[in-house]
Amino acid sequence: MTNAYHHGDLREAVLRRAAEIITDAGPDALSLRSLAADLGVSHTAPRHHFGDRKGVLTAVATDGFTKLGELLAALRASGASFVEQGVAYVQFALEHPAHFQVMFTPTLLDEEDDALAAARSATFNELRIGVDSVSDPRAKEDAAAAVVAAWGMAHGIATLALSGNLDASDLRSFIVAGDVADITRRSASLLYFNAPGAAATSQ
Amino acid sequence: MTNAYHHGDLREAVLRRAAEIITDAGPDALSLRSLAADLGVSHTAPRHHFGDRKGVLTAVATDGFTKLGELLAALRASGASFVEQGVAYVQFALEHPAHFQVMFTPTLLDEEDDALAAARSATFNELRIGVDSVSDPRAKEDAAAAVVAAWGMAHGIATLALSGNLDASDLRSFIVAGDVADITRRSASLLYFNAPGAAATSQ
DNA sequence: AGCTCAACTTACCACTGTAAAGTTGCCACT
DNA sequence: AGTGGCAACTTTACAGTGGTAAGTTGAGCT
Repeated sequence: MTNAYHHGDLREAVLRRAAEIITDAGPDALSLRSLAADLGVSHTAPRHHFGDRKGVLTAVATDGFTKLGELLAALRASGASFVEQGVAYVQFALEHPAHFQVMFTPTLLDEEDDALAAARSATFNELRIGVDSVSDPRAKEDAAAAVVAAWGMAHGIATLALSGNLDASDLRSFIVAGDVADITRRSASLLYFNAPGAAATSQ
Repeated sequence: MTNAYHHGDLREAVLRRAAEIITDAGPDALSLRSLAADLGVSHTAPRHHFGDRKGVLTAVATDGFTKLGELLAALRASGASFVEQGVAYVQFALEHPAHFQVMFTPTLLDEEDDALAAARSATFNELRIGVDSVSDPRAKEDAAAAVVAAWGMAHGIATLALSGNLDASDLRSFIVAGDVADITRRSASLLYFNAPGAAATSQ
């Protein structure tokens, strides 16, 4: 297990350390060589488990989609509202910035990977179910717009928050409450299908 | 001007070519050396104008913020609705993918750069003015949420579209209409403050 | 006891960004 | 007209990167 030659748990160790590095300095800063050095193995050791650099990042992304999908599924099972699923989406991005960034940066990924496709598909399915659960008839009328609106807003807020744009000095006068989850909740509530009564008066 | 030694317009040439490369293969694939080779200069020539790699990308981002800010200002001057500004935001991202990506990837940028800060600030100001123009009282009540909701949705749709996630096979059954501008318009219309009558009935 | 094979290492290549020092040639000033 | 300054550019050098090929180790199976 703790053998000097056979690491024993290299795969997991690489994924863990990769997430740390990406969290600190972004995906660009991830060097397989320095990562391997951190773990005390040669720079080609990870290659055996992941093939190449893209393989490492694809594995990180797959992990991320799996975790996010499970999170959303658990929320749905607990009867949480669709708004809360959006909040969870943003919180996931903030708590797992490395995974989130890699998940949505296709140039970093091997799109041919089956495990990635499966994990992503499962997560998308949660989104679809969530939109289906919305009671407002307008969401049913234009399901595509409803999906894009909800996913877009959650994804946009997550992305902007991660890239530090919500903390930019130009906006601090607006976004006084520092809690991203709270501002997400308030923003998501502005989607028409969450405004009670709005559906009745819309044409 | 077309001197063999002094390129004459290296700065602009670098920015143009950089945008092409990034558009084709993403910011990661931008190599200053091959870029310089494309332009027929030595690999250190761009360094004189931009300092380092970050300098080149920071200049690209500054260009992008300037263009986007001018675009939004022009729309406002022409009396376009706030929804159309959102559509323009997404269209800008699709038409200038290189600029857009770099603009919102802080790890690529030199955040100390004054020109970048100024251009970004001007663009943010347009966003602020746009939200101010919204007539619905709820937008005034919670201006922060209104800004984040609108910006988030536009930014999210742009990001998802750029990363190819709106074309993912899992969603094609939903997003039948291929026109991103159209789906953006429909999605943005679902924000409560654009649904006529919604404000009157909301609590 | 011996074989097999996954896990890992060593050695190498082409390429990258950055740095320092040298060269070219335009432009302003006398 | 000549000359000095200086921005633009080149040459050379270096440390670090990802990827490949060939060799080594040692745990587990028969």
